Parts: sequence; structure tokens; C-alpha cells
Amino acid sequence: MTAPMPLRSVSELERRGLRDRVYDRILELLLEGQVEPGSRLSIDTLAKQLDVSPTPVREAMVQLERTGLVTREALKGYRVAPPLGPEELSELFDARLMIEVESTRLAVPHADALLPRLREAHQLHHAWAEQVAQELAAGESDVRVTQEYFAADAAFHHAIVESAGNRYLLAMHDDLGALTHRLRQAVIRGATDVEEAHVEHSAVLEAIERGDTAAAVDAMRAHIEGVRTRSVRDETDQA
Amino acid sequence: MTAPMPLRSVSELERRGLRDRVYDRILELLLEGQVEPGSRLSIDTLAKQLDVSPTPVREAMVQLERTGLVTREALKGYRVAPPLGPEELSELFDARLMIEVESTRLAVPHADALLPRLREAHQLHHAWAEQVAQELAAGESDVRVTQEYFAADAAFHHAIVESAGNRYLLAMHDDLGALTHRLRQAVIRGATDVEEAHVEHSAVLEAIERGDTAAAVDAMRAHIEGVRTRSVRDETDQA
DNA sequence: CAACCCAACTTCCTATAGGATTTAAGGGCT
DNA sequence: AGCCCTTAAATCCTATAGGAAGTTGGGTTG
Repeated sequence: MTAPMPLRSVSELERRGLRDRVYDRILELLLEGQVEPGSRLSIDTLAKQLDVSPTPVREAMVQLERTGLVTREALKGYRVAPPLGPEELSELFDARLMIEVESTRLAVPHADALLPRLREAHQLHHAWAEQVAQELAAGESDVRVTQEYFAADAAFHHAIVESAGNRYLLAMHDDLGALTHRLRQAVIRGATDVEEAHVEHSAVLEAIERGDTAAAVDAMRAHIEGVRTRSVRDETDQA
Repeated sequence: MTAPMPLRSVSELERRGLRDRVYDRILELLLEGQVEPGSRLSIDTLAKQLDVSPTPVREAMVQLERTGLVTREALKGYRVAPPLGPEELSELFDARLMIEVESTRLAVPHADALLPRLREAHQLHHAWAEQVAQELAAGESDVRVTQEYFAADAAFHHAIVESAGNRYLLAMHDDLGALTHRLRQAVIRGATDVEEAHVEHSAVLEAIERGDTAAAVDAMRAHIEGVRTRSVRDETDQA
């Protein structure tokens, strides 16, 4: 007979239709940051580009509306969401602060499961941070390198929130993740930014390794505030 | 010429297509709680019942997926989400606790704008709570009365989160709102529940009136924990 | 010259049709 | 009887067509 085999249940293998693949493809386009904010996203045009009919594209757009990356106006179509204004930025950081601090608090007791993945993500973050720093020093800017750096950064935070063991916290964090991503693209300005971020990550990691909840929370708070500070600094530099 | 008239900008009058109305209609059906969890939601059947084509229904379902009220399995269709298990319930309360406590903290400084609406919501909550208590004493249970009571309760919390002045907090709170609503339907068991809830609301209101942030936060925390306690108590009573 | 109006085009939105997949039922085999 | 396979119905999913609303441009009028 079929003994208790480590067979992953079918319900866990999530099945995907065409609509989901179209969603992923459009999401890529948006996160690459090549399309400028405010520009129109024509259903028919996207359908032709992706070589599918408008119907699944339309459904993917409904799904994308949720992420905040696109805005919809009935009978007028979709647009790439405009860039975040100062007050939206501030509110976004406040929300992230709340979620990540609480997640850190809840995650420290589960450090056993968390630490391996967190160390791996931290190491990747370090490697790509150096790459980015090198490129900045050389005056280049490879899109793929920055993409990988962002992914490593996101993985670090994602691991912590996931280990908090609260699916709603995780869902909220992922929701903000897309908006945060668009923010990140504007944050790398000085070469010191990535290094500072890595140092702050290290502080969080070490506190978790020691099992020091209070220190971990403080370190996370300091990190988020650090990102906020660098963000507004770069913003004003740009102006 | 058109002087600076108090004309509400067109962008604020949200335009609505058929898809949005279908969404509202299906949402009503789900929040009424008449459809049993786990049952299938056929696209075609819904389309016939609402007398529209399957296309807008399909898009409304994509939108509903986000609320957590329905679950989707590709090529198999949609189902009414199963009832929340114990751990999901616990996580939901933790998430609500985080959001509402933080919102209370942020809302107290804006008490001027908040208090009028909060007092009104509180009064409504009181009125409907008495109605519910009367019906429970008489052994009846009018669906519309409990609906109104839930709406008043939601309005109270919504007012506070809205006054926090953070759109992301508000969005997250509304997201949890749908799930919370399904939870509420199981919470009214003893007649004392609604009275206890009202007393706890009063404590929150009074603390905000005094401008006492710490007390307001504590009162809100006590309220959420109170709901949690009553929820699990009624749950075990039922078993 | 500016403002308005009208017409043609573009785009979105809903409805319908057909292909693909799942589900349920019935007959045959072990 | 129990299990499996096959067949039919129902359902979901994608594609296409046509109607409705919005957008753009040119022409006209004050």
C-alpha cells in the first residue's frame, strides 16, 4: 500500500492558468521600472504584445489593481501608478515600521527555523551590495545587478516576517512590498547607502542570534528609519 | 467666470462600471452569511442570477479573491472560503491588535476631527446593541438587526483607523474587515457580549476625549483582547 | 484669436461562442 | 463487492465580435 510517503499534497501544488502567467509577466514589466509612471496601459496593446486575447489581460489587471502598482479609472483604462508623494512615502514607512517591528518581535522565538535562511539571505545581500558598490564606483549601472540586490534585500525582510508565523502580517507585508520596490529604485544614489543598509541588517541578525528580542526590535526600527532617512536625503539631493 | 467654487473634482466621484456593481452584489451575498462556507460559486450560475454575462462576474471574483472571502482553484472554480480555524483566528486577532493599537496611538492627536464621528458611531452602536439584547432575550434573531449592529461596530473602528491618517493602515484594516465580519457572525451568543463590547468602546472613547493616548491604547488593547476572549469562549461553548 | 462644436478614431467594456478540463455516472473486470 | 476505465454532462477558460464611452483633430463661429 501507499505508506505515509512524503508526498506533497496536490492542493499545495498551486495550479496556474494563463491569467496567472500574464499577471507575472506584467508584474515583471512594472518592477523593471522601464515603464514611466502615469503612462497608459492599454489592454489591447498588452494583449498583442503578450500574444493573448484581451480577456486574461483584463483579469490580470484587476489583480494588479490590488498591488497599487496600477490605477484604474472606469471606462478610461489603466495607468502606471504615479510616483509616491512625500506624505505617501511617510505613511508607507510608518506602516512598514509597524509590521516589521512586530514581525521581529514575534520571529525571535522562532529563531531556530529563521536563522539559516536569514544568514543565507544576509550573505547574498552582502555579495550583491559589493557588486552594486563596484558599479557605482565605476559609474555604470547594470539593471540586473540592482534587481538582484533588491531581491536579496526583500528576501531578508521576507524571511523575518514569514517567521513571525502570522499569515495576515505576511500578506500585508507582501502588499506593501510592491510599493516598496518602486521606492527602492530611487534609493540607490550614494555608494554608502548599500553599505549602511548592510551594517543595519547585520545588527538585526546578530541580535536575533543572541535571542535578544528587545535589541532585535530596536535594530529593525533603526534600520527602517535609516532607509527613510536615506530616502528623503536622496530625494532632496535630486531636487 | 467659474470662480473657485466648492465643486467636488470629478476624480473624486469614483466612476463605476458594471463590474463594480456585480462585485458589490456578490459581496452582499457573502456578508449576509447565508451561503455556507465551502460551497461552490459557479460563474455561470451567478451570471444568470444577476442577469449579466459571465465576463464581469469573473472579474468581480478576481477582485473578491483579495478579500479572502472566496478561494480559487485554477480550472476548478471558486468556493466560499472555509471558516477560520483556531490558529487563523489567533493570527487575525494579533494582526487586528497591531493595527488598531497603532491606529489609536496615531489618531489621538487628531481627536478634533475624530470625536464627532466617533461619538455618533458610538451612539449608534449603543442603540443597536440594545436591540440585539432585546431580541436575544426574546429568543428571536432578525438578520437585519444584527447586520446593523455589525455595521455600527465596524464604523466605530473604521473611524479610529481612518483618523490615524495613514492610507496603508486603513487599507490593511479594511482587508481584515471582511474576514472580521465573518467572525462576528459567530460571536453573538450571550446577551452580555454586546454589552461588554459597548462598555469597552466607551472606555476607548473617554480616553480619546481626555486626550490620554496611553489610556486609549490600553483600552483598545483590552477591547480587542475582550473580543478574542469572548470569541474563543463561545467557540468552546458551541462544541 | 479663442472658444465651441462636431465627426472620426481609438479604447474600453460586455456579451456570446467554442475549446479544454474537471466532475459524475455507468458498465465491465478482477 | 470493490476497483477501474470509459463516456457524458457541467464548468471553467480563452478568444472573438459588437456596442458604448472617451479622445483627438479639424472646422466653424463669435
